[in-house]
Amino acid sequence: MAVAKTLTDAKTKLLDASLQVIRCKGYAATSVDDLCRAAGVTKGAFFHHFKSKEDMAVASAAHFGAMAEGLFSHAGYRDLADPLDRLLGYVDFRKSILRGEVSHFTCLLGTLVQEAYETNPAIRAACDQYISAHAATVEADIVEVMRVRGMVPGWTASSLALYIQSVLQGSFILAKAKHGPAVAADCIDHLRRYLELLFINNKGGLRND
Amino acid sequence: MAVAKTLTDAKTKLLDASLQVIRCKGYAATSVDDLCRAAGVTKGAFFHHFKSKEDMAVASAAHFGAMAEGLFSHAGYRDLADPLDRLLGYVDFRKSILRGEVSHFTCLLGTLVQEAYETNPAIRAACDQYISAHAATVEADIVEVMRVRGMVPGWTASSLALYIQSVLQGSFILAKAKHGPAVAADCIDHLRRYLELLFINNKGGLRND
DNA sequence: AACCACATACCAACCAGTCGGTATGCTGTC
DNA sequence: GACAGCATACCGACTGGTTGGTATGTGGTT
Repeated sequence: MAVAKTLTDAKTKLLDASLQVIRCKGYAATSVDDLCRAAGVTKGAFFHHFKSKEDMAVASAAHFGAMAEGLFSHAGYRDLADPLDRLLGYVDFRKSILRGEVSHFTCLLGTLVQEAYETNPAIRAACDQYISAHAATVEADIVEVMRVRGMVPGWTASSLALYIQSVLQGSFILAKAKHGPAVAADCIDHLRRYLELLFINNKGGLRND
Repeated sequence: MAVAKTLTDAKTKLLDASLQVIRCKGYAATSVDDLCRAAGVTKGAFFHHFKSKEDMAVASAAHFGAMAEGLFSHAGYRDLADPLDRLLGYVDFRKSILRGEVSHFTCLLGTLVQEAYETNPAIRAACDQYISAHAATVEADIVEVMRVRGMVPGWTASSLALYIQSVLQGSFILAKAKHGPAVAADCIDHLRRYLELLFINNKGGLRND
């Protein structure tokens, strides 16, 4: 009859805290002590679970990826039958979660990779992996839209999925610069308009540029 | 007949060096000693010209803004008569400069603001200022396109100009994640397609969504 | 008694920023 | 045109605090 000693263990508390602290201060400016303080654990616990700060950042990226995967896979728009409704539903959902503090709705992976892409190959690879995995879920719906409509456009589903991510990542940067979500919401409106033009208003259907 | 003692003074060497070093390693991970080493000056010179590391970052943002202003105001597409040609010329130019090392074509302002938006108000404000100033130059051409075509769309020139910046900033993040400019070029292709759909292919012309 | 999950104490390296000092101008006065 | 008076530009050793990381201890579970 093992009773849980703590409600959550130190590793989970550190990973949860890292999402907030790193998104707020950035990776390099976040010290191990900052993380421990935010998580309410000691430095001993930190280095018991992670062999270095870098190792922790890689785990944090994975933790964020898992959280995002859960968030999007259980969102309501996923149940829509039409793939275009799912794609536009994704964009609308991304817009709807732009609320509150900037550090609460921005992407840890984008933040991390900006700081670590040249100096820290392991972190860069982890960010690439989880960003690409997320883009792949969007790509699947795009492929389906194209198939249903018999489209053979001058662009690939993969490139459009990455484009969507680039708009989102860029909108987070502008939200940080302007200290609020309004500008990001406007960007997502333009993104939605592009998708509508590509898949709805563009009567020609087949293009070859 | 005063002969220049040095070809460039310490302040200019520090500002030039900061563009490369900060874009490569990030702001927090760049030490004052890193900057001095890269610029070939001493720490004494650094603190003679800048009262703190933060003060230097603000100056660096201004230096980057001035460099960009020079680059874009003298680019060939500026001489085109048609505002839509200038707008698309801008996008094509942004694509054409995606060459070589990632740290050479990415935006210092986007990098800086990601790290400093919560912790450093002065840096955040400087980044916002120079990003917005650049977007305003693009907005001027958009306004002109709309005027020439008598468009009254459901979006503003300002929001479209910021959207263009968000795509560019986001494409830099993906370029960092994937360690090369190819993905960024693909994003700019999608951006160009959106502008073409808005201003050329969208025969309706006037929309109100 | 072995092991796991942490806690405490500590360290060497590094950090931003300081300070006393030097070299080299400029500017006004005689 | 010589020289005082002062500002600007720069040097590099130094400091106190912080950093990532380590070594060792401890209490509960098996």
